[in-house]
Amino acid sequence: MVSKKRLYNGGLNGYQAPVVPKAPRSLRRISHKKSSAGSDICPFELLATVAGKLLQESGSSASSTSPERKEQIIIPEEDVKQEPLELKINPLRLDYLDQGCTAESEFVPEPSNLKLKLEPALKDLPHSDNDSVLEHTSVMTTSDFLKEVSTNVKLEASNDKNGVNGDVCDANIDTNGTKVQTDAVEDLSAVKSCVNNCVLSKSFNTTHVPFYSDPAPSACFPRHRNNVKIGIRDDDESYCSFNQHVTKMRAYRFQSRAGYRRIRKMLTTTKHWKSIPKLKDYENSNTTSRGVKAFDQNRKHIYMRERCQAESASKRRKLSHHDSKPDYVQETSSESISNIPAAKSVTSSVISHKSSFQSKDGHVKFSIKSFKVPDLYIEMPETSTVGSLKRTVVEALTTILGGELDVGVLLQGKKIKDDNTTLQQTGISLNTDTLGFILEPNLPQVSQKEPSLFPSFDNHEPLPSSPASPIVDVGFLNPSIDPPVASCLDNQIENNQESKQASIKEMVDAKAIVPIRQLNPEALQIVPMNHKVTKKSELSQRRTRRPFSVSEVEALVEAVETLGTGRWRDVKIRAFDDANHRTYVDLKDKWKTLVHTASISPQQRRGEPVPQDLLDRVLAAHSFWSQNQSKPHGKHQTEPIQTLRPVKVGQEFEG
DNA sequence: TTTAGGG
DNA sequence: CCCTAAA
Repeated sequence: MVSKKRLYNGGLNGYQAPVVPKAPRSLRRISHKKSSAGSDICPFELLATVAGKLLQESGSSASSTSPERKEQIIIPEEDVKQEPLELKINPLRLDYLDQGCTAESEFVPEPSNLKLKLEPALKDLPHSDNDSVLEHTSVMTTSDFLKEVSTNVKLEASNDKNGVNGDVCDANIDTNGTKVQTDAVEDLSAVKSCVNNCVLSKSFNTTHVPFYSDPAPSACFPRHRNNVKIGIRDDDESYCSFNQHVTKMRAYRFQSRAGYRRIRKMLTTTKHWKSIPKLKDYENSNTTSRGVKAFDQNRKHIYMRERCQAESASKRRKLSHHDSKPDYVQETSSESISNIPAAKSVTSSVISHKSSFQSKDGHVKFSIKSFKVPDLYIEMPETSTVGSLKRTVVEALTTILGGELDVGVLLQGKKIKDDNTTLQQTGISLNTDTLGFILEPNLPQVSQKEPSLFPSFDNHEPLPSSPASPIVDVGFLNPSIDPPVASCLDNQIENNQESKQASIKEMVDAKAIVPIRQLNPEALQIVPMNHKVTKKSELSQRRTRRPFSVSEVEALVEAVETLGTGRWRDVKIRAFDDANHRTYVDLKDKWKTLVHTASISPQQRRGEPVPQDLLDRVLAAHSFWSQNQSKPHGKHQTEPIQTLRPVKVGQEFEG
């Protein structure tokens, strides 16, 4: 019996010490603290930016273009490994494909990485090189991702706006074992990204996503049957726990031809993406950029604005022209990322870009293949729900994004500091291949790496839209699409999740992206940190809320009647010895709330109603023990109890 | 580790 | 529920 102490202890830990670091014990808490987060953060912004762009593009394309649809899909790959308790997400990448995409060799999913994740769930996956289409692939859509981000961050790039209605997708996130579904249908049809942690599975309505790698740009797609292609990449990272990779792909559809899908991958690892031309169309008019390689048609031109310092983070590629239809791309899409101070800005910028997009002359086109996010470590309690995991991730991203990021522009490995220099002057227009972006934290907060812990949440919030709240499965569930199930997380699930850590690493894509940290001193400086964030994230994890049931209340009341109000440990042992999630502190707190509840009018009470008789007993016991120190008694003082019960409030216990 | 309270 | 000062 007694043995339990430990149990609870664990739960309780928090008290005294900040002890966090270690860990094992405190289940609740997350131990990691990392100070460094800062650098890592940046990547997220990139994502946001990219996503924003994609959205725009998609939207724009849709609108602008013709009927054809284009979809972009991003598929991230991830490697997830689970550790029993912790998950780490390593680098997060986003890869972004431009429309056209060409796939790069990389693209091919690697079994090793992917499989880990995918296999269980998906069998189908990849392979389809052939063409396949995967209908269900686990993917996260960027859009969703964005949504979340936007939500938190307030990025405006609303996905929806994109206009593209595209397909509806369901995104599932699988995390180690867990799968979450969100059904989101987003307009974004175009973009989807995945998060590592999770594997996202997404199904497109119509679209299939095949994995494939594209060989040559021109060749573009091996197949395009489907409208959409998805590229998945793994980078293999052997990241510990988890890696996340995100690849974005876009798919296009072409009218008749199949859509061409292009995929681009980003290599994280690799070098730069060169421009690959794809083309779908693209007519682009745009034109040319100056010197940039020949991307012709590509759609994107990026514009970089000089506005601020930063510019977009990622690179872009150029697309080649592939076909002529470009739609999808639309130049607009090009991402210009101009600055991206914050996600917000990014978004906005993106938007703006559209309009400006066209500026024709001298635009340098380039695409950003992917960017990686620095490692983020997240610890979550096992009891956390998937939803909480998601939120945590979002929160982390938000946090990151929240701060402003500066984008550093690297050309041939050198950072270009002068924001006023024109692309032409810098030579960027001519050397897009060596163009790289660095995200620099401008925020406080993060430390370089890992930094933060995120709290887990208990509940998911169901999305209104989706019938079910995101579902989480432990284990991979089908990656395929799942209808939204409304399942909630069970404790079990929560447990599983519990301590996950997600670390997102930034990957350096190619050369292009450089870890932020290095670069910015400022960021670091600034970073001093927001304690808030840091702390919060770290500590935080708030246990999942578990309202006391009537039976628990009854047991508590009974125990208190017997033991009094000053012996919570005994109460715990006596009545909740087997409820590991109820600590003596919890019982004490519950008693406190019961006393309060009993003192207020029924109308004011919330939650599951507690029978009045129990409340009466609460008041009686409270009154009784207030007068009689429970302690003195020593062992059993059941007497009072009996007295109390029958009696009303506190009348006569004694007498 | 527990208790006791404030947040 | 969390966090902590005290014990």
